[in-house]
Amino acid sequence: MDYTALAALLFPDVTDTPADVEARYPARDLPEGAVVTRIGPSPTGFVHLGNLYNAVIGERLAHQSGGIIFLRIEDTDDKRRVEGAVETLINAMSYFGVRFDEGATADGDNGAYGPYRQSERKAIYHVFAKQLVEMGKAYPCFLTAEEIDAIREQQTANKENPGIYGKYAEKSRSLTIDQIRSNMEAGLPWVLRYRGDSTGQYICVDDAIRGKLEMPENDMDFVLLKSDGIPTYHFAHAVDDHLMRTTHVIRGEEWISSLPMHVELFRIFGWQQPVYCHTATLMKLDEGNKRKLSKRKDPELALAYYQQEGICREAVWEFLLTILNSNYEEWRLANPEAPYTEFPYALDKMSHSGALVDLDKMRDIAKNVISRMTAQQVYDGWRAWCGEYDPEFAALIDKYPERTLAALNVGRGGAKPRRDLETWKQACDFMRFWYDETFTVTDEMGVDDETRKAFFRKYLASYDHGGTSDDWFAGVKAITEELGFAVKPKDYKKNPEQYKGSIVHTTNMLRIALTGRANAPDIWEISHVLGEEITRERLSRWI
RNA sequence: GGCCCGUUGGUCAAGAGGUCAAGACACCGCCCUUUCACGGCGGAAACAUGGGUUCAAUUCCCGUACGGGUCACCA
Repeated sequence: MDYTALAALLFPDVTDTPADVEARYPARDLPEGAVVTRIGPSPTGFVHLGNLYNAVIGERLAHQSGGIIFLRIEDTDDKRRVEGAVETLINAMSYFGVRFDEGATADGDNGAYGPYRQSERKAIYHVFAKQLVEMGKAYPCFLTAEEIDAIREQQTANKENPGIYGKYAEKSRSLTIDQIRSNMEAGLPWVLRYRGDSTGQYICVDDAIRGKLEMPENDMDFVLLKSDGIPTYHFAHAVDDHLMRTTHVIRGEEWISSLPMHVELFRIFGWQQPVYCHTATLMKLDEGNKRKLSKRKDPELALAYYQQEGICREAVWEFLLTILNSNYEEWRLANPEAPYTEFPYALDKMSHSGALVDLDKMRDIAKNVISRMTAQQVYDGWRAWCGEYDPEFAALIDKYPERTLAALNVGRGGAKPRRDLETWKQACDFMRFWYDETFTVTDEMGVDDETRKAFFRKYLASYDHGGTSDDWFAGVKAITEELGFAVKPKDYKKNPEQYKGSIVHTTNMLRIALTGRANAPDIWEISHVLGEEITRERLSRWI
């Protein structure tokens, strides 16, 4: 077989040589040890936590080492392409703070190693496909879907491994160049297959996360180019990550089993194999069993879920970091104020097994993250979220910007900051009492009407808005005592029959009158942010 | 089914041939407290399993079980 002639027959339009292409994508000029990585999502319109998970690893690895991370759109499957998916993806990534140094953007490409959309790289793939044909390592295959099905059936019946390999590839492999030419002239569709002449031996492939993996060599005549001339993932991965000078391939563990194909491609081309990092799958506990998160059943798999819930991006990052790197929490405890970008991320600390997504943990992290922020930061983050997801609340914030900022400052800072806010969505609920428009009373005061009225009458009569917190509290104590309540909760606890209740009950009345519920920050501070007028108005409703 | 990966408390996890087997979240109790929250103290709670190797194994090896992945002209 004259492979050069076959290559010319198959790829009449290819004029570039591999060397031409190589010359266009020279080695990157980066410091020693710089990591170049990428995320390569396929634009299906669904962005899931796993995308972010891998992006977080890539981002940290790259930016920690003076390297770069780029975004490559893996849109080689026409059937799954969804309109607007690329924008959705880019928005989600930027919402969660992943900065790409180059790659696909909302309006075109940015960077010297593009195009960054695989659908636009067909000519490049064909150069290398042609080279493989010339080397005798690839051949056209005219097998129809029916023929392949028949082969698979036979293989299952014989308990053999399914696929096109060895004797099952004979029919296609042995086609003469004349037969191929006449098939092509007859317009028969063909795919380009790799000639998997393996010896079946085991090879070691390095995986940065798991160490050395031992796997059988590739013996499959896998597809390089589909009948539309677009490459499969395997071929595109090898060509792209070589030309784009990727040093670390970060992807889910579902790719481990195709590693032998990838390793073989890098070897046959004589390319430097990237470092592979196969990450564990995110799991979920379901009826006592761990299982892979499912798109259909688990809303928390979608990144959009976290956006909608208003879990701030630092919290999602920190959560991911805690499951990605075992010593992250330790580091956070030791460095409570440091930004997460200062955490030295290490691949060898990665977990091998699938982590469960624990929403409780994420919420706890989110509370901590928000409690560490300044009031202004909370304001900005919350306002931005409302702008997108709760326009009514956004309008309220805009109507009372000063009050909102002051309100967010209550209980903030100091050694023991309050942790009232966990998500932006929850903030809309928690902050309701600061605005007359959303203020409602939900909790019970738990005292009889007479006592209540007496209390508020006395309170309002002696209320001095200008006093200090201590003055105010002295006044509360006085009224508490007058009405027969214990000033010290302990006294009441010891002799409950001697009192109507304790100061816990009286302050609770105030709290509920002012905020509508029993869980709220300091009463004195609240009334001073609300102002005398609103304070008096809310209290007088109870007389 | 073949091949591959994995298995420490409810969850995330540290750990190493000899430890009383860390820590965090969640849970429970107590304390502090003008509510809630915070904080403090304490509690319950784990090395899947059977064989080896070894003076010693949860840690190394083999098998089993269980969970997961993959076997496409999808990525």
